[in-house]
Amino acid sequence: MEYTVQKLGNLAGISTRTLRYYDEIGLLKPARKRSSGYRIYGQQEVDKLQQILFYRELGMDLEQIKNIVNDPSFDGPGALKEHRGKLLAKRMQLDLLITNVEKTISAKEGKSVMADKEKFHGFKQKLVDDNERQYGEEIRGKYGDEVVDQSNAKMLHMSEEQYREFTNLEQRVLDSLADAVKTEDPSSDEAQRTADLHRQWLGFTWPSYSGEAHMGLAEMYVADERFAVYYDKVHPGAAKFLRDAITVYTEEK
Amino acid sequence: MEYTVQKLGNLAGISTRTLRYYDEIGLLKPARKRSSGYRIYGQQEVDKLQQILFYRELGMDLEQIKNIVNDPSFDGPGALKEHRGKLLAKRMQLDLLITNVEKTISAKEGKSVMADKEKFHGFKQKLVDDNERQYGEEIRGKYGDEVVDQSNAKMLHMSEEQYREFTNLEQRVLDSLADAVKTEDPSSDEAQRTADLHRQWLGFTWPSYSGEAHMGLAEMYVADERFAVYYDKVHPGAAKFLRDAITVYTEEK
DNA sequence: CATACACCTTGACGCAACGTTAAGGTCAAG
DNA sequence: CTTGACCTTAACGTTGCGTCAAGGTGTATG
Repeated sequence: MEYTVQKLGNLAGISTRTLRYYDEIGLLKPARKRSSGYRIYGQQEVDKLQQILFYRELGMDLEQIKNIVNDPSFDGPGALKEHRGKLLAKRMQLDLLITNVEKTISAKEGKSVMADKEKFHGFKQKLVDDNERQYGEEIRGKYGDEVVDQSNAKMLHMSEEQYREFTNLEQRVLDSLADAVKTEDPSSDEAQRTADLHRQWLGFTWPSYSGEAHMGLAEMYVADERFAVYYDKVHPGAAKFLRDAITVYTEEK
Repeated sequence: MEYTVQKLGNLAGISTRTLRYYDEIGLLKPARKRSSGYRIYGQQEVDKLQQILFYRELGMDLEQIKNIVNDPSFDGPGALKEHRGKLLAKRMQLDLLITNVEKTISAKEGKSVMADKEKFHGFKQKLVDDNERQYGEEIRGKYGDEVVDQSNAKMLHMSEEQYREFTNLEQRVLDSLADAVKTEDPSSDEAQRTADLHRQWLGFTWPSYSGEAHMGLAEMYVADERFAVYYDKVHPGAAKFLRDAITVYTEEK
């Protein structure tokens, strides 16, 4: 069976423009072209397009997809895991945004214009502080703060005591990680203890635990620079080490 | 105090390009320009920039922000709520994607190439089906299915039996909650039984129990729409009712 | 065979929010 | 007067197409 752009487009539920674009960027080239220049696609192209659309539905960008479908030796699962890490990072971002938006909404409803002033007052103060220090450099620290704020926000409904336990555990994860890194072995006792502490720490904020989710989060620590930096400040490469340790940890269960 | 682009950029932690761009699109114009063409910003502009950056951090697009900061009569809270709606929708989308990516990963790890064929076979079949029917229409039904798949996949890594117990208990919590809500009294027997079931349900995923944590989680059910929606589908206001019930439950211990 | 009409082609601009050169003026210090 | 830091406008690049525009092709019908 042979298809022109429109036929294939209808079959796959995409526009002809999309097909031409895929041709243009070398993602999916037609089997051949007629003398008139018409693109003709065959069965192989249909199959390939299915793969492309499949990965596209997973939200991967076309460049990545090109690698996967054009090169059979390419590390598809690896790319997928990396992709998952990015998605998880995005979701954290979103959660953070939503939390802040909701805080803003309730603040506004509470005090209307007054709330405005207060909020911006705090914000402005922060700007001024940043200005009075040397500009730049401490950007990383700022990121760290945001992460902390985020955690705080999520914990907003925790008791004081719980919160102390929580931060305490967080510190123990970092300390343990510092020790574990030295072993250079993600399956070492220290590393596994770290992974376990990390799991406990998760328990504070996650309504349910799954090894898969735990691993996904660990990948995010590597994929998202904010987290990578947070753990790497313990030791260069600590984020990756933690991920590897958690990988071992979850696989052994 | 007067600022040039760079000074203001440093103050606010943004690039000079961004400031020029904001000028270009009429979002933030400098107080004046010197004869040389240099942009000069004053205190008012600093204040306005703060507002802009504040809303930007909430993920709003510049067009929306322009409305809010340039027109005091504009419905800011309304825009925020609409924005929140968009963010929540995005998160659902993301959750769907993540679920699908994880399904794909575990399928790949299971059967490698074979899994590939099956998956694409199903996908291809779908394409053909869609083609043979009138294109389009049943999109809503498809969404529903995916949401269901998502829930299942989240639990995917429990043992079969565990999973059955777990979902069973989950259902009992919901059933019990439905009854309890009718009493309109969080301290009623039914409500307290619900709280207790919920506690048991927690036992599946939490390494240890504490009343404080239990209450914290209950608060989250109200604060986080994902959970609120989940419980409210039993009955409007069920999430809040559950929280109140748990509050009583933990305080009586 | 002519004509209409659906379908094909290659450009090329537009979108969001800037990053990034490029080419060239301006300002304060030495 | 000369540096060198800082400013300007202009314009392309990014991602994945949607949307014209101008013009060639295929085929069914009068």
